[in-house]
Amino acid sequence: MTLRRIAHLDMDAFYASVELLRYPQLKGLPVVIGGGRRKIDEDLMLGDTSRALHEIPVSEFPLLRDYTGRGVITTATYAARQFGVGSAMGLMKAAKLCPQAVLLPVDFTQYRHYSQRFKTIITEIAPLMENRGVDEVYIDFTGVPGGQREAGRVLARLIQKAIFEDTGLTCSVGVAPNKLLAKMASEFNKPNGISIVMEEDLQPLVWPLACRKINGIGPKADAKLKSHGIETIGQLAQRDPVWLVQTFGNKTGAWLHEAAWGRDSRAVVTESEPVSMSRETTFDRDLDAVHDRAELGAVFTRLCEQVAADLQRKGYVGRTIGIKLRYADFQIATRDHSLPNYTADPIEIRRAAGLCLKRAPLQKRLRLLGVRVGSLLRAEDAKLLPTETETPHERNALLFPDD
DNA sequence: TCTGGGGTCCTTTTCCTT
DNA sequence: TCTGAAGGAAAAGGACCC
Repeated sequence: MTLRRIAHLDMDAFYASVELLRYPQLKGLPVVIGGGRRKIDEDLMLGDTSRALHEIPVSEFPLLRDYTGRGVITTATYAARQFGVGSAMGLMKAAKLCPQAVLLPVDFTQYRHYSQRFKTIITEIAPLMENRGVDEVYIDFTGVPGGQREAGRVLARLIQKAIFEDTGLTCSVGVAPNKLLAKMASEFNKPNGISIVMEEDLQPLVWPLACRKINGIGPKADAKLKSHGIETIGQLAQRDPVWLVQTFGNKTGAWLHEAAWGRDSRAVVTESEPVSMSRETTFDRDLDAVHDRAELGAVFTRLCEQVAADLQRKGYVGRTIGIKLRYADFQIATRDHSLPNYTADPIEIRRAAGLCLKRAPLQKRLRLLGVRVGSLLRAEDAKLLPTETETPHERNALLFPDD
């Protein structure tokens, strides 16, 4: 009999580990990744391009204490965390806690490169893989030769070994009957661990955990659960599903009940189409719609150009153009506008986004501006669509010129 | 001294049509 | 022309995730 065996693989401290591969001299030191968009290698190699990255002396790296400006920590090494700094903390606050920490900028090009590498290795071993961002995947072990041995442990070990040999990076794997439990399991034994969860492990292993450990229960849902005296997954499982539906709504209520009982039938999805693409930016200082009009306009146009370039490079067009504003008080407003036709043209996007901006309140100072294009379609599929001005007859004439 | 950027999905509200 | 119900699409907002 073959059991459904789903793995969740999570790279250990991915960004920091990639940086340490490039700069091994920083091993053991407090390092914080985040903040500005400077090109660090060039800064560091100024005046001496002959030396390798690993030869740059530690004393030449930029320090947190020298940083000024906005930004948050994306991730921090264990050595830095001991000072109380961690993800999502403002850099200015972190600089007070650990001024001597090395500050590296986020380098997505590098992370994507390593991401590609470890994912390629996985699919060579187990082809049914679902992407969950740069550093996480689900893998369906069910039909893979050897995927059932020791309930998946043997295959998990093989994948870990292959990834480490190729990249020098470690990861943690959880194997369980479904995605929900596999995701939880991958956290049980970090770093570089494997944990196996079987159906019968639900009560002893999962029920004592906080509800927050369920992927999909965030701070808001957790607070609401707590307000009803529900702290653990086990307590959630004991609640009447009818009460859950009444309290949390149809969909969420039913889902909470299923999740608490470890049930999840979602398949591992190997490919998916993007739904939207966007670009947004936080200003160095809050801008005023009237006073800083020129600056705002320039940023706005640039965001439209960037999102248009993203669409074109990836071969998509979209017809719902939207903007996002974050005010100085952190309130968010969005506006969008659907066009009659699909586009990836920066001018058209800019025009539609401009209409959206006109409908948004602009009294308060702005902290962030974003531009989004949704209702996406592959560019080649869009060519087959009728345009506004085409009659069905004209359309047929275009598609079937011989008729 | 606050709090990034790029996404997905869901719910509620609003608007339009019948 | 008004009123109301019903339903769908689009818009707006929010929660969540990496």
